[in-house]
Amino acid sequence: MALKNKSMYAILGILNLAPSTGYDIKKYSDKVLSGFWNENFGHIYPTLKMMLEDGMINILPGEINEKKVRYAITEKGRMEYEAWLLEETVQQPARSEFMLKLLFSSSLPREKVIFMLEDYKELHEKNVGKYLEMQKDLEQGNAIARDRVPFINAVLRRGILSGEAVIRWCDETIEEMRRA
Amino acid sequence: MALKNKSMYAILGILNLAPSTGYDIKKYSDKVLSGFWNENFGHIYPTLKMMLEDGMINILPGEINEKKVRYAITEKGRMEYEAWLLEETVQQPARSEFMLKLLFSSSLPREKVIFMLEDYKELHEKNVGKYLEMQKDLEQGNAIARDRVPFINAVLRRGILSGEAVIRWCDETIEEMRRA
DNA sequence: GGTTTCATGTAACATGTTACATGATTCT
DNA sequence: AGAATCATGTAACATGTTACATGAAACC
Repeated sequence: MALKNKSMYAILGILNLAPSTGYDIKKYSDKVLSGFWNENFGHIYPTLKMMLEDGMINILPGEINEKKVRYAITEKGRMEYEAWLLEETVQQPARSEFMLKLLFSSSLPREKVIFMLEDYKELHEKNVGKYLEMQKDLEQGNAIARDRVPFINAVLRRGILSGEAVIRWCDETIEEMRRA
Repeated sequence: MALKNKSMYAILGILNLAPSTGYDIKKYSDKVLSGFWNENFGHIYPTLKMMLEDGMINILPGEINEKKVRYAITEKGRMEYEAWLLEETVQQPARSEFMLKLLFSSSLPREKVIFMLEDYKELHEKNVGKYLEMQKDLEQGNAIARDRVPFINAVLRRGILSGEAVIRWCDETIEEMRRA
């Protein structure tokens, strides 16, 4: 078998919920996974092609629109996917340009640093707001399998708690910058 | 000028503190920047070469060991670096394989999910421990410019607060998984 | 009739990782 | 003497992003 990139698993996970087109996968990724995952077309389409060749997925026949290609996970794909779920996850190194900059900002005027932090805080406030919205939507229970709810909620809670921690850190650091 | 990758700025930031070899840069990156940044040799050496050609850095002459090449930031490099510090930071999309897996884990046995979360919690406990250690070292004030201390401290505080938030989230989610 | 969304895909570019090769120096 | 660390670098591979091209269908 060819390469096993992480995008493949994201795609298998999405197709395991429902057969989808490449476009659907992108939409799901942008809407639901954004915050901790991202995909782009330049990656999705070639990966789908490769997965099709490997027999992980197949094409569902006969849509209204001939241009539309809807893929479904195969038995082989599901096995690969479930093996991945059970694998140990090695954590990959993060890259935060913001933190890199901040570490090196001792020569900047303090006002500039404070401005950077306020901006960053605002961004995270917006994120937390989005997660809270999504949590409300989830409570209304829109056509989502009941057994998946605790998992979606866990992901949203993570976004909220982490975001709030960053906001508190921003406040604290802004204070510190004003004093120092 | 050629490309302006982010590694270049990390390297400029390090060289702005003190002239260093490629090896030193890697060490600094692993020790101080790890947690929010990473570099590897396969990237550092070619980038140094490119930066030398662009006149961002130069080679300090006459080391004891001829094999050792020590680079210093030039005036041009410093200007480029300071412009970067002032630039707005666009946040790049994160990719957390752990969160992706968790979202898709509704079919797994609950014990397996709890085990995953406990593992993840332990990892973050270790991280927080490391940051606390580094904070202690910082208080002892080992040859670090006084004006940089608040910035290093801010970075460490971020690591601690974020880590603690993740740990709390793990506890909460483990509880939730036991109940659901 | 015009704008937005749906839909697929490629090419060029940019970035990042791993394995390998080589050898000196320092520590135990 | 042997192991660990210092030190540089390349090649192959893997991954990821952006811009472009194309056009249908749905919405207003």
